[in-house]
Amino acid sequence: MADMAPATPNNEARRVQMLRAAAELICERGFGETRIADVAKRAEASSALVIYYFGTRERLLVDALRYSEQNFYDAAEQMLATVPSARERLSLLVRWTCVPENDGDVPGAWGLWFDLWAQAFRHPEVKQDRVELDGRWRTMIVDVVKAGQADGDIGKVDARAFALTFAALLDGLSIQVALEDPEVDRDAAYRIAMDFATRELGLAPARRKRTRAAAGAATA
Amino acid sequence: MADMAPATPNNEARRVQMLRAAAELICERGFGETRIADVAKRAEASSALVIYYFGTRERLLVDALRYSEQNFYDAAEQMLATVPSARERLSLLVRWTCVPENDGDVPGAWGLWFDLWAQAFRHPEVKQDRVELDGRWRTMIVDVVKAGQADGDIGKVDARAFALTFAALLDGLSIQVALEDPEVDRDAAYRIAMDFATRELGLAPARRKRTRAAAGAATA
DNA sequence: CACGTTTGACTGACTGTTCAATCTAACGGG
DNA sequence: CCCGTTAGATTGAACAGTCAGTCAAACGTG
Repeated sequence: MADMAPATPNNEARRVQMLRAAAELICERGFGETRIADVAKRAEASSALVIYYFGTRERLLVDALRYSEQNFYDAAEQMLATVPSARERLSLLVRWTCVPENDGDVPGAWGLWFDLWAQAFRHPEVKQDRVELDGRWRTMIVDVVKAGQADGDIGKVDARAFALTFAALLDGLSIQVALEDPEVDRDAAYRIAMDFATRELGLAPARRKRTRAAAGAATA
Repeated sequence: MADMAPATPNNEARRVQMLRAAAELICERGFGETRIADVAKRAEASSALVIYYFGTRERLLVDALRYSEQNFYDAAEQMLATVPSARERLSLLVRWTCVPENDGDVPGAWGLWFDLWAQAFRHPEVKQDRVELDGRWRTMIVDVVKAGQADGDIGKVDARAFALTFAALLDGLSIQVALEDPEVDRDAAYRIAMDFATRELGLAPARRKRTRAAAGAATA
């Protein structure tokens, strides 16, 4: 496996190019079916170069997974900042996980999560990452709740406890949606999640009858 | 790939032996890292024989996944029948998913679920299976709720809606537990799930202060 | 014998990784 | 401004190991 080239500001562009390509491929074909040659082709490089940068296939794919996860949460955090009301922010969170509006930046699609989990289950390095990222995710939820409470939109509840439950619920719903469960499609998932939050947080109910998921997609 | 030997009552024992072996291996090493030779060794057979029965590696592994899933739900259904009270039955359901008491029959462990999901995401055949099994799972929940309502233990709620949410919640929690989230271990997951059910169903709270997960593990 | 089962040995293809060689660009002194 | 040097980037081709799947032969039992 030799020594892979260290990450420098110069090669970072290439690196990212490869990580993205890898993430895409993993998403399409799955972790186990993603070949170095494919990644190389999509990143417009040679197989040898890919190894030159990542040293090993495993590292490449695992790094790609972690990279995607990172971006997914980073983007979510950024998005959140642009939305004012508690309900809208909750709505954004829910849509972010259950209604994949392709952000163009990262293929935050579902195949990635499944493979990420499968990898994390064994690879302690990935497991560690995931735990930290998930912590951040929960913190985001907590912050939304607390902000909502400060504004008087949300009643008195244990924000942390809510976050734990809500995060788990979102994960579970996203699975159903990703696996095309006939009873739990995007809309249903959105509704279930928002109903839960509404009930649990003592949130003012949705203003209009716009329970359809796509409602108010664009916030700008 | 030729023609695989058809399933007959005779060879079923061998078949199952291989399916179990495969499931174990998948659980330990992951779908992508499970070699035919390994399965063969664990099943005390030759690689050629494995192919003789399943025709192809993919079929073997996928069948193993489906087999495990089946058993998981079958066993759960059977277990449920032995428990009387609504709360106890809910508790069993929760423990069944979040607190793996190794049943010895199938390695119902989590690595399997992750790989199952990852496979289902692409393989429509697996996807179909999963949807059906999940339907059964929800029906189990619905039945528990309705029985509880008949007994007066559970208030007036939409059983189906509850089942959808609860199932998703359980999936999400099981992920955290499987991935060793420091904030959501077995006990915490159990508590979260049961609290949710209690709240949501208007269930009488746990009799004693035995919130610890292991409480009342053995039902017999 | 016939038929389902079982196997060891084989292979053919795939693919991760190595390697030696080229290419590019920056650098620095003359 | 030129050119020798250097370090990183890049590649095509070769290597080596792995492993799914084939095959023909043996086994054993009804």
